[in-house]
Amino acid sequence: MKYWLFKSEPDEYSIDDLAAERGQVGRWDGIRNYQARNFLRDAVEEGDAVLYYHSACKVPAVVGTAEVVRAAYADPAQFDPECKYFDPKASGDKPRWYCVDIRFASRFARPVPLAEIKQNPALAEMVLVKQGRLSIQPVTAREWKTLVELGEM
DNA sequence: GCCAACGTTGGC
DNA sequence: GCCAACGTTGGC
Repeated sequence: MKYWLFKSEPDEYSIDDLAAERGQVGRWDGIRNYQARNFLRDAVEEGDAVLYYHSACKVPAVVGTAEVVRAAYADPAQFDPECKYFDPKASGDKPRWYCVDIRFASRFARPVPLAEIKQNPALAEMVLVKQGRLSIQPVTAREWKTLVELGEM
């Protein structure tokens, strides 16, 4: 099992939106960045654990956890001309974009802000700190443990 | 709203 | 097959 961090803009799809889904399972779609797609398509597997991160908001922070319940499949939104995620260069036999399904697992007692993560020596090597602008990224087991502990405080 | 970092694209 | 241009992302 591997660990990941997924970013979402809370105005678009917050952890509360995920928790409110039927069965608390939601489709993680709309990924239109190639680096993020490559992780999603090639490496994210059913059963993997996810840190849920709120981005592009007042206080960017890790806010909870989720679990991958379905590995990558073609993102249906790319084929829908009515959808803002429509991609005219994608076709049914050659999909360009992928999505996964995740299930809500937990909401942190206390969100862990990016500013705090940056200051924590144990988390200084996180991709989140090293490279911005990546909405799907790997997390080590140690980083996962540290963040979950911080979120429970 | 600026702009930097990244992978991909596509003209040559 | 090089590499400049492009689209996306997201903290500030």
